[in-house]
Amino acid sequence: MKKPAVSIDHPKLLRDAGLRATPGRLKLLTLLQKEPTPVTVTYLERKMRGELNQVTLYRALEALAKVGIVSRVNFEHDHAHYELTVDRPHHHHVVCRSCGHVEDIEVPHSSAPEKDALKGTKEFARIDSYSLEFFGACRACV
Amino acid sequence: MKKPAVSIDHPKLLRDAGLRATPGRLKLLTLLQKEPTPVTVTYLERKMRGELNQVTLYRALEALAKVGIVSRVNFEHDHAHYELTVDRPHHHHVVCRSCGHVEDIEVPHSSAPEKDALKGTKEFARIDSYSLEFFGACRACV
DNA sequence: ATCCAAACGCAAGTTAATTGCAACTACCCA
DNA sequence: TGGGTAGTTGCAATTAACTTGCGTTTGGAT
Repeated sequence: MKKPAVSIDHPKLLRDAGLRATPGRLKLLTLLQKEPTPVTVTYLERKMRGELNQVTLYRALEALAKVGIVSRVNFEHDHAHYELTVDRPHHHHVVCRSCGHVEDIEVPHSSAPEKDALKGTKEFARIDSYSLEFFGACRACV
Repeated sequence: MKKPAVSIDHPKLLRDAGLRATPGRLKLLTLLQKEPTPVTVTYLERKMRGELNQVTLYRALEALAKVGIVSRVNFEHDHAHYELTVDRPHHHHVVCRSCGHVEDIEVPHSSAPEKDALKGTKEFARIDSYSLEFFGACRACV
């Protein structure tokens, strides 16, 4: 018996978040699901060629990020990266400073760092999220 | 007996790093030393008005960052922030998503996270640095 | 005092991302 | 199942952050 590929019901995912399931967004989700690591908007634009205008792509990503379906990842470049967050464990990234290669890593936290951070602040009422990215050199670049 | 203000020898700091001590850079360092949290380039530009061209400011910050005197901090905005790194303990930031307010925090790490990260990666030979920033809401904005 | 690579200022250019607006369509509901 | 409408799209123009090229100035070593 063949194990069925895990498939996410994209239209439902969108509608549950209060967004419309348009062809462009569905294709975008399918595309993002294939990417193991965060990708640039330019990369997505190329892959979507003809099927989604650049501006609409930006707006779609913004809308998806707001409801938590994707997340905008901040490497130390001058453009944003996006990755799917649904159906994936929380993780961090290592970025190669010379070639830009990205690897996902699981960092086992004995305690959630945002809890400690909240204790350490005087001026904040709430901490919603944090970003933890590592920078170094990959084996191919040393 | 008056406690003397801690003063850093800026010309020496620059020359030891192989950079020239120009009036613009000295004023920039004095300015940065007064800022408790990272500031934008635009802010610095206003403060330096007339004394350092915008392009030169960008180049100065780049040069200072390369030798580790300042560091470029990556909040989730579309522009960079810079802070002085010399003479200051390693720390992280909490950023308010609604007003942009920033607070420094000390996060006590029992173990350095970059060590764990290196263990967790298969493709990387070296991890040089990491960034850890927290996002939430400050008391004034809740 | 002299020299030259580093640093500077100006003008123009590049790139990521945003805005305004008219046309379109997903999908709710009769 | 056929509208009505708010959410979505595409186009053109624009903004903001940052960079590049190049001729001129200058810090600081000799």
